[in-house]
Amino acid sequence: MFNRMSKTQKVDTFRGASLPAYQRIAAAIRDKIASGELAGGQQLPTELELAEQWGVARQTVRNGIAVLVSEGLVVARRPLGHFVRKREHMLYRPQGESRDQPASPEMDRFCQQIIEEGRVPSQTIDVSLVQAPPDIAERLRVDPGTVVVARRRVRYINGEPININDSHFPLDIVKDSEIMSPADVARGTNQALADLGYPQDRAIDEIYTRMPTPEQIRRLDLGPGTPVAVHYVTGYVADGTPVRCTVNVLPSDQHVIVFERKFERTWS
Amino acid sequence: MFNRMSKTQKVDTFRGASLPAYQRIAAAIRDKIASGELAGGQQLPTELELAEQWGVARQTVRNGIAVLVSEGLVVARRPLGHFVRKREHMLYRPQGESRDQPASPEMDRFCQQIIEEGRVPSQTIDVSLVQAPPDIAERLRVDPGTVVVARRRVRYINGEPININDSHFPLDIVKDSEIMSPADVARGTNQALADLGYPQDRAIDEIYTRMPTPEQIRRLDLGPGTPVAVHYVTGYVADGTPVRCTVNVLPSDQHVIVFERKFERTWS
DNA sequence: AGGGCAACATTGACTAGACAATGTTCAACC
DNA sequence: GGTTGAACATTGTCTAGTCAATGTTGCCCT
Repeated sequence: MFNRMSKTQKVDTFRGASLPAYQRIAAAIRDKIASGELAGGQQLPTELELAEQWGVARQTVRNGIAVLVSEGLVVARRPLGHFVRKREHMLYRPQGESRDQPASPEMDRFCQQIIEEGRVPSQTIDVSLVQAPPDIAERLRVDPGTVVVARRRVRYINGEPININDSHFPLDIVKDSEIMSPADVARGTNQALADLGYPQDRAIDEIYTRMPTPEQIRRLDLGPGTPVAVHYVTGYVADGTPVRCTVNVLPSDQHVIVFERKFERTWS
Repeated sequence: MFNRMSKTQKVDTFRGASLPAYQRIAAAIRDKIASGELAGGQQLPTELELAEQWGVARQTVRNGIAVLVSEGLVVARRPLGHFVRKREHMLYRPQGESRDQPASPEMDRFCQQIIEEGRVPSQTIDVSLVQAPPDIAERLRVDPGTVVVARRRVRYINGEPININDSHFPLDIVKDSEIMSPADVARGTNQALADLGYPQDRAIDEIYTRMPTPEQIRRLDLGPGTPVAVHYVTGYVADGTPVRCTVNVLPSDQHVIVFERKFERTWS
């Protein structure tokens, strides 16, 4: 077989700044997605078509598509082809969880813009005694390995897992309480904690974002190219003792994390 | 060349649940990283060594390593090999930016654990009039394309870009003010806004996480497998008019986003 | 009409090899 | 001693092909 260019692959068509072919292919498709020429849900040309169009091997096209997949722009649906991913955001509001805080008109506006209808929420709860992993131990200020109560929830919307919510409590303060029961606590675990004599006075929120572990991919049924946000909430009673450490794991492309802040009298 | 197995590639050694080879390779290395057997900064075996160890083609090893790279666990340093990435977190505290808020002892503790010494911060500022992009326009409640003031900052630590911080203001309220000058505003732009008669009363924080656009990769000099957190802050004056919309882009693996919340009298 | 089965198109996994790109290292030279 | 440059090891890019896996589609038979 003879090719017109004897082996050089950089030169073959030197438009652009001579990026590798697979990156040029990725960029071209990315641009079409950004410009709307390829809309969400629409199908890409097949690998073979693209290979022919660009005059490269199928593997090179695959490399290009792999870039887009890892960026979360494209998904493969096996025997059909590749499709532009459509993304829509879901609201995650740490401050508003099951309780009505002041919520200004601006906050209401945001929520209304995002919340949609026809959602069927459900959850699974599982309570167990576990040895505190290092991250939890550090935040609850106990030695790693100390036994704590873990209340693990996976929340679903329309049957799809939407977030992981694992709360941890020091064993001695929740022992024999309602919190130990693997059922929904109607008034909220925070209220339950307060009733036990540990009203939370303040909390610290930490948000990390990273690519998920395989375990998280499994529990949340994530596609490739989906980063997760890991949100720790550590709750303290008035004297500064931590009484709760919750880990939320949110698939990033399905959530917006929303906080509201009031500037009491710090400036103006 | 004869192989003992005539073409079947699934069976060749059927330990585990018969995942594809490249995934088994990735998992094996990932485990070694998680267990600490391969510590941060340490070098992986070369592709050829791994190919021989596992009895597969080099390309298959490459696919496995690509998984780890896209997870942000491993980086390539070209003629040397692949190395386990070392990650350290940097503090990002929306509430504490250049102003001392109450900051409880717990918050101090967190900051001390994370902040390190010997850091040389610097920044570039650039102020321009731009047509509001859709996301900004929506939050400032103006029509897209309306001219607004954009105050763009890139912050560096030890010369490395650490975050993008773009603040947007309605043109009419900051016109001819200090905010229009591309220099650091010592007392903070929020104080400057207040002095102009627009004291902010509250703000809404939205946090999205996603894989970065190529433009963000360029501006922040990101490696592969690094998601970014996009943090919008919209500030409102008492009557509910938005007067500021700031977009922060943070490379995720370099930041923790930390909030502190007080539970005024909502529960207990 | 419906259920099941076979053909099919497409992506997924893998091989064996070639050549390019690129910092590192070290020896030779000034 | 310092600089230059060549050899080198390693990853990066690409080809051309094979076979596997997997939903979809539509035909065929009941």
